[in-house]
Amino acid sequence: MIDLYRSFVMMIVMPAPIIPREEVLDRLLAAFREHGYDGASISRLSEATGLGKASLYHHFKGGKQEMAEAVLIQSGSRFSSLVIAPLRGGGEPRRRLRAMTAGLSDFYARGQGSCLLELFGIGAAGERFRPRLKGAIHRFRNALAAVLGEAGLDQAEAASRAENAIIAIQGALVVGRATGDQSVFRRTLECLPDSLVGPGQQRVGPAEAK
Amino acid sequence: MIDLYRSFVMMIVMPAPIIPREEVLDRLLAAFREHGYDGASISRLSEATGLGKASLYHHFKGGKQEMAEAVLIQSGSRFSSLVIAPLRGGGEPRRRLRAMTAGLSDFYARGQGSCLLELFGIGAAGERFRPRLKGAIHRFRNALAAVLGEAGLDQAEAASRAENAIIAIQGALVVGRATGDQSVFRRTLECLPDSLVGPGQQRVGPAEAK
DNA sequence: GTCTATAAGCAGATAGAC
DNA sequence: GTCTATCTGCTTATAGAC
Repeated sequence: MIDLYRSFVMMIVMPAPIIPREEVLDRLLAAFREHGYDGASISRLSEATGLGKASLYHHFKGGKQEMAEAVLIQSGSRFSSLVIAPLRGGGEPRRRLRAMTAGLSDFYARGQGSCLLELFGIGAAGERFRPRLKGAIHRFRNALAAVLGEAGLDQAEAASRAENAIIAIQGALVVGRATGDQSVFRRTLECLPDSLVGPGQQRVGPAEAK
Repeated sequence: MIDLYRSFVMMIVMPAPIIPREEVLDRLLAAFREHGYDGASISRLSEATGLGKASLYHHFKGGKQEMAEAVLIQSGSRFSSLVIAPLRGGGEPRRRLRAMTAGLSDFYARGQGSCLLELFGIGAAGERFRPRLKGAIHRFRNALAAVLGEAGLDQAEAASRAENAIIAIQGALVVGRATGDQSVFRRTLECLPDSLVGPGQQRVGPAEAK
């Protein structure tokens, strides 16, 4: 009887928030970023989203794995619009590269958001999500190399520099997080455009066409 | 009575392996690398070392945290001898840089060993281990910058390039792990020496003296 | 679509025999 | 210094009311 009363009250005073799915995914991502995949327990994810555990399972029947997958899908499309799309847009190459770095800054919350490879590429999560992450890296690399090609670099050089840029971005996120210094990421982004289309062979390696 | 018998047999047929502490730490590190800090349960660590759970707690009274700390301390001293020491040794700067990259290749098992920042910089582990990781990065950066200074670069430029090198190394590990491509790490190491002491301003940023 | 309550099992950690 | 056995709490996941 008392249970009945409580349920009744709850339905009146808490009229089912129903926050949009996008918002739920944002909060899940935030929780994953803070605790890592393994460290983000269902309880924490429940807290982070404001949804009860059972509600989470209602939306993501596959449990935590499905939550992470949904988060990755959303992140992927956000990455596409913030980072890849500006690369594909018209205009001067260097200008497109600047648009890309601006998008990267947004996507990674100016360096505060840790790199997704770090979060979902390790341990239990790794096996499952690595193909998706690998695909994203590949798309990024190709889009970036295409711009560098338009800027006049030969194909091998463009591919090599694109790869190095991705390495620098991910490295800056990891190092910045470890040192608690956001400026590492900011500086890395600032130098990218000039470094990418600039003269000389920086970080040139025997690029393997893949 | 049957328990008594079993214990007796065990003491005879399994005469306390007593593997050296160094070996135990190596196996713990391997387990942490495979599963991440949170994902490496005591059961798994027990399996990995061949020691029973209670034995692990006998050696590391602080539990998993102390195991990780011991692993980090061992890794730190190994990093010092494999990577930092070659930088401090005499000889031509470029030669010392080559010795460093050789040491890095060893330390990271030619790219297979994931970066420790990734393993111990996230989630529950993060708060505890970040100071240690931060210190290691700092020492590495200083040792590297000193060599670049001897090679003729001014202080700001040396500091900037040293930082970029560390970023590239960590980034290559992360990207290489995500893509399952070890060659990323190898290529990055190969290019480092030339890229570090070479001409031109690559990846030059407003280096902040810290 | 949200909740409460609960199941089943694994986590980290300890007691105590030998 | 190793083990077996065990404890407590938290984990993922589900059942079922509303």
